[in-house]
Amino acid sequence: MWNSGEDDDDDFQIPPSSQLSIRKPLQPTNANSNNISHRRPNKKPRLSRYPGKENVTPPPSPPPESSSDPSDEYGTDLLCSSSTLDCSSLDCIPSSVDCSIGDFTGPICSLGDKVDNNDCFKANREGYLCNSMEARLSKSRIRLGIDSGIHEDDDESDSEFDVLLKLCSESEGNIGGECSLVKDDSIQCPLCSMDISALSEEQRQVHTNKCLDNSDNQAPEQLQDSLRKCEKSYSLIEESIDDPVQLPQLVTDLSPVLKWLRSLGLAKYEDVFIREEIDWDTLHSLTEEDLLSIGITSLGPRKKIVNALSGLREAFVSSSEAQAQSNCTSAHVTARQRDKTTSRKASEPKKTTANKLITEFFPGQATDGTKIRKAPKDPVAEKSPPDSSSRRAVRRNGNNGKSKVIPHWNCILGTPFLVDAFKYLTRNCGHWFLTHFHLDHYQGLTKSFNHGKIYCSLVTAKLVNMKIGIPWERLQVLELGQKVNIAGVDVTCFDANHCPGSIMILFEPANGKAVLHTGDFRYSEEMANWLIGSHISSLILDTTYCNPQYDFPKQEAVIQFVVEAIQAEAFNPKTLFLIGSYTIGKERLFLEVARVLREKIYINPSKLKLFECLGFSKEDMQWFTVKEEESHIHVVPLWTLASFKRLKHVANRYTNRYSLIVAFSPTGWTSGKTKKKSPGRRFQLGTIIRYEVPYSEHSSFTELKEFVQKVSPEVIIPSVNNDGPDSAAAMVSLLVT
DNA sequence: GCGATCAGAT
DNA sequence: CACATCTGATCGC
Repeated sequence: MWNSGEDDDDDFQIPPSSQLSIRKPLQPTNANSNNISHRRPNKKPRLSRYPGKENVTPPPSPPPESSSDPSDEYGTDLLCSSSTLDCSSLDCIPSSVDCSIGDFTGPICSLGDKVDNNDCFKANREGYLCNSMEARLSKSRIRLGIDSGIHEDDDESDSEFDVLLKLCSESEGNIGGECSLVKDDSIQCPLCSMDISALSEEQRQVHTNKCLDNSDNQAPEQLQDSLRKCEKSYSLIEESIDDPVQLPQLVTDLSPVLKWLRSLGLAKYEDVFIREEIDWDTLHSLTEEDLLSIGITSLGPRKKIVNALSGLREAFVSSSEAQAQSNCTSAHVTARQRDKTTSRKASEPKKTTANKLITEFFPGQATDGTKIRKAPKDPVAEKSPPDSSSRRAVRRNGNNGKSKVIPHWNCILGTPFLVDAFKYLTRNCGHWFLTHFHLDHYQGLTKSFNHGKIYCSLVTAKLVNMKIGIPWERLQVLELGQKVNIAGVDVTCFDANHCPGSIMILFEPANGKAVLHTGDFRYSEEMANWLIGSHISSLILDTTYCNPQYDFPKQEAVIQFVVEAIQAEAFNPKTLFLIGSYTIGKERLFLEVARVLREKIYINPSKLKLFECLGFSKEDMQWFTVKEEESHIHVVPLWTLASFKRLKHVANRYTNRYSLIVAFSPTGWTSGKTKKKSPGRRFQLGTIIRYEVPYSEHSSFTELKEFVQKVSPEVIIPSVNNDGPDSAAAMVSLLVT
């Protein structure tokens, strides 16, 4: 089972001294009690968790944008776009005002709708998993060189070709696909079966090469059989290849593979594929590991191939299914053979075009899990060339790609409201709620939005106005803790403790069935207090970490870990500390670091401007500087810390000033799966140290459970399905046990 | 040409 | 693994 999480602070650990060149071990206690402003004080109303949130007075308009560099040295986008912040017309809803808007045309989503939960979730979140190469590949890990199909009918475990391929993959260092046959302790030439055990590696190569040279006419039956099999396998492909590639004499026809490689713009790896004799069938079973082992060491090309391969496999599966449903009954063709044939037809490259989207090679494979493929039967579309992309299919539906099924978690039952659903813009809704300003929640929202009003917190409204250019007339600010009536529905929002401006929203429609939408949230004890007296019928819950394996420390413990790690290393003035952050999010981490260490923290000018807009207090703002030289603690985008390669890039820029880099990646995933709960994991490459610290702005499983028990809803609707809707449902059920 | 959108990558 | 984001390709105005 999972840890209760109540002992978070007790099991806090400092970084091992051996890892941090600490001069003196630090105590995990409140040794710095005079500085521990990050410790949560006695319970008190916490509406101002993020500064400025409680301040509903519109800030003065900033001066017009001056010309500015589009990014800082860490690659951060300039936050303030050409649209200037103008809060002068900011429209806060007084709690007593009825905000009904006339364009409501009725409920948009109700339980009665024929919307399958699974489809909703697939359409929205599962794409991540769908696109996860590792997840897909792990299901079909097959050893390099052993084709899963060709020998399906063979009773012998080691058919000739099988052995041949196996040996080719085993004979490391053999250039050109030379083979040696290993059975028991003796080594035979695969071509003439002569025992060549006594020969040196070099001599064996010479021998087999000789045999190869003669193989056209003199190859032993063993090899000839193999060759015949291969030729048979590829005969279908050959028909469509207009420019067969000249291949080495040995074994299979690799031309489809080479064609395919070229179509990916990876012709430079032809040699590798030829050398490894990777044929079309073997290709399907390659894993990323295999690619690495055969010498494709560059990440980009490797990923590209892995991606394309998963497309191939999908094509294989779908065509197999299609074939199974057809009336094709060939007495002498096995089902497996049919599948293989179909798969080749479906997935073989037809055109050689560099830089085409992978989807263009595999038509009909919608990758986003939506119902797009069930588009109306359009004979033209059906006859469209195989390289038409799935995206084009989206556009063909004539609704600008927005006619997707709206997931349940975006709909508020009994109301005409949608939450975080800008991907599904529809005229049927005039009331759009935005829980917080993170891309995956406001995706689809553009400055041309004209579908009604957007309801959100003041901070979010400012960001939406500043970053997207939504005019203030379209924005309605919701004050924390104040009930307002919108279109006949009582609406109250609360601090979601996720990122600045994040809110959870309580909807109380006239039917008495209250819905609480948490948005993304990190549980805090006072949340339950806010909801006292409200009977929650449906709880739309942020289930990002809804799995017992995710149990991470309180933010305070992680902050202290970071603080102490920095303290331990700070004696070296040539150390640069990097802390990762998003556009918004993780602010508390580095603000507390600054407060506790009483050191300014460098942020880029655009982030400073953002913080000013968010309404950070003067007291808070004093801890930030935009002058690099004033601080050796820098806030950088999280993805800058994602790889040592990027960190190395940073290091190179500061060669003269810093000799050591210590980076902190705050992410909740640090404590997932097999990882035990700990305040940080440490990685080091030379003079670069990277900590993954479990600083999460989502609730842990323990916290979710506590929250659900206190809210005690009748129904829970998960908003995130990391492992698919079924799994999400199963995990949610754990919350109430 | 540019904004919107999407898939894929990090 | 992918919290949230960036990048490049494509489409439509």
